[in-house]
Amino acid sequence: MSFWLMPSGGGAGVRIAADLRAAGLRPTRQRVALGKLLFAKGHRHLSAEDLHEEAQAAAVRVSLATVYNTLHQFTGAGLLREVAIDGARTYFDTNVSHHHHFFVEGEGRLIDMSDHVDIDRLPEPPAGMEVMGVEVVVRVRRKA
Amino acid sequence: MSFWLMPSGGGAGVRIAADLRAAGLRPTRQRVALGKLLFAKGHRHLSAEDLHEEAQAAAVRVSLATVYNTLHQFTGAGLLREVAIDGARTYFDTNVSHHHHFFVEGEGRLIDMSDHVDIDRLPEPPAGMEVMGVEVVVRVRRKA
DNA sequence: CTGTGTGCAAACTCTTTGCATAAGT
DNA sequence: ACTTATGCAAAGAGTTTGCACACAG
Repeated sequence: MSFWLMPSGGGAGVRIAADLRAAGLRPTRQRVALGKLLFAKGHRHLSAEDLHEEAQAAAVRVSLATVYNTLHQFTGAGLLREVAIDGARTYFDTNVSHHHHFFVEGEGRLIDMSDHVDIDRLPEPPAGMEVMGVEVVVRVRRKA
Repeated sequence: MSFWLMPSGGGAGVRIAADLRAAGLRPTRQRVALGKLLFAKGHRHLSAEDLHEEAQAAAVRVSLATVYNTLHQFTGAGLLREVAIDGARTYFDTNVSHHHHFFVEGEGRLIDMSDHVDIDRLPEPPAGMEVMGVEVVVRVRRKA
């Protein structure tokens, strides 16, 4: 009955449904569909609006509110990483592993830094604080 | 007699007026007043709203729109540095020198990293791109 | 069935803008 | 005077929320 689980042959739907279940999220039609859009094509950086547009293009009926909810739920489940860069848009990165980004000014685009960045002598955090993460953003601009 | 130089005692007003003039900005009442609030007390991180509140507390009549304008003009003049961290608020840092930040989650507060951070092996930017700057944000949280 | 998820539209926050008035030089 | 800056209120972008209906378990 669940042809929607893997209509296009990848098995991604099944995996996603299982992942969602493991995260305590019901694998609803919308969440599975968004999950497939997100995880089917390698690592991506999307805003909520991007994903909403993709969903519409893929004939998936989802409201923007649900896209936001879903992105945050996926983030909470560790399936996505939230990247806040330029104060305007929030990006969601399907690459959850530890890495950093180039941010292309003027295009509002993120590019994964595949080489890793070594940071020496990272200062001690202020007293009473614990480090949650280190984010390095290299701002780049297209050469004239 | 020198009290005629500065009505409220400091020389900051004079300095700020000169800096503004040098930057091609007319030293208006509002800009000088905001400049004094910004630069009188060492390095600070403020949002537009923060500065607007301070101005009101200091009985300086300025609209929020003017605060925004002024902050951006000061940034353009190199008097401030804009720091976009958490996607919500934009902070303006009176410390223009090259340094990085701790961002205190839950408090939306920035702390200067006084030690500097050495970054080795910073990857080459993507083809056709030039590096505009490197930003390191260490996210910290108050220990439970 | 029961409770969680979804959709819609309205609310909300932060920021920018347009235009008449005020102020600097 | 001439030009630029300011204030106000309204618009704008991105995101969140409240509530009735729909759907998964």
